[in-house]
Amino acid sequence: MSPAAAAVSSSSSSRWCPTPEQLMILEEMYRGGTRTPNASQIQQITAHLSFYGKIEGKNVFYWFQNHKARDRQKLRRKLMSKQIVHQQHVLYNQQQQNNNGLQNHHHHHLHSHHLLPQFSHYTPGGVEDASTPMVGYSWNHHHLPERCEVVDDKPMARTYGRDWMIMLDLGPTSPNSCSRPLKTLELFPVTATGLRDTTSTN
Amino acid sequence: MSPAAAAVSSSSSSRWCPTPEQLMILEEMYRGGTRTPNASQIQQITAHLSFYGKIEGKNVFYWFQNHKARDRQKLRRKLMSKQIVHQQHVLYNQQQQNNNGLQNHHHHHLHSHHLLPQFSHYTPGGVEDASTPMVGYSWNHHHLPERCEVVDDKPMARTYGRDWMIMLDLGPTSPNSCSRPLKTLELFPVTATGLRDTTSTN
DNA sequence: GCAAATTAATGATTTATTCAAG
DNA sequence: CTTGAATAAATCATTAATTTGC
Repeated sequence: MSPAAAAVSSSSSSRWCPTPEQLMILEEMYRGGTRTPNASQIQQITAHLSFYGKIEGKNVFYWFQNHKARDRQKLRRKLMSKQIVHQQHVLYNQQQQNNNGLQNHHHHHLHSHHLLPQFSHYTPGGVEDASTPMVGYSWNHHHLPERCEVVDDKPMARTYGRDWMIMLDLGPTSPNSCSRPLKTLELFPVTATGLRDTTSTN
Repeated sequence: MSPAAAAVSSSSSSRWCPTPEQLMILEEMYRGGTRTPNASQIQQITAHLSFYGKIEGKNVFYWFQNHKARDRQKLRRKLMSKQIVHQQHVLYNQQQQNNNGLQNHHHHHLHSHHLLPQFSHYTPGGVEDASTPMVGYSWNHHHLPERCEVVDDKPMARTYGRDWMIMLDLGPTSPNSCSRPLKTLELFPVTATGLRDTTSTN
């Protein structure tokens, strides 16, 4: 198994394949608390990881996105199983009561969304992220705040998880100059015959 | 932090405010069939619209995204109301039958997911898009294929709805050179003290 | 041992939902 | 309330593990 052969040239795989070092670093950062790096952070991470192999900014972006999501998913599944156990327990008790012939009318107001966090469109009325603290686990408070140099913890306007694609946008928004729509715009029918829906090709 | 550096003058609004001309053009294109423009298309559109006012690529991206989504949402609501009417009709009939004392056991196999497309996590096991056809209404077949000139309907590798942010990425992935992690990487503890989760600032 | 077939992981996109400015 | 902006969930698609018959 020598997949690394011809790493650069042929078989440019259609998707990024992280090297062990890259993966290690990413996981280390994730473990350290990084979850949704912003534009500049992604830039730095990408530059750093590019030392160990081919990588792009979007790879870093997607990696954190997926890792966070699947972590949550894992936790959710765990919770769900616990809740199912609880539910079964409750059902068992109810059945026992039925068998004992006790007909009290309390039934505890067990809302279904408490028993089935399967979807849980994140905390319906709360701030998102926190990924886990809503569950009651700690984890969000051991993020090694040592070396609290000013770094870039400042608000920085908005964090804009995806603005890195904006920052890198070659300025179409130049407020001055750009007097004309350039030459490529002549290709623009505006009646939109050419720009078909790209999703139709999926 | 005055995001756009007071581009025009004062009140650098924190979010893009489309001019009437821009809106007109966008809606025209949408009406023409454009739904998920790819990178180069967004570039061209942005360049074109920048003639009428300040605009960025992400604005175009988000505009199509939101417009498409809210169109679907509108349709879904319409459908839902129709379905609710149908449901009420069915319930009414059932009640009538009950009132009439007729106890036939047919009840028509009315699956709940046909009666309650409220969430409709799109067809659970099917191909996505088509937005609504799972309900049984047409709608996905009247997409004005008129003027089917060859234009650029070609596969174009993959359409990649969001790769425009990749194309613009300044090459961190240069396979050669880039022998060192650059100087900015010294700021990288990898132990992730500085790169806190940016969502915590939201 | 070793490919073809199958399944599990995970990178990449699209869609749904939510937040917040005006 | 409308809608730009952002994020999370669901899904698609490709690659790596793993199994299976030979």
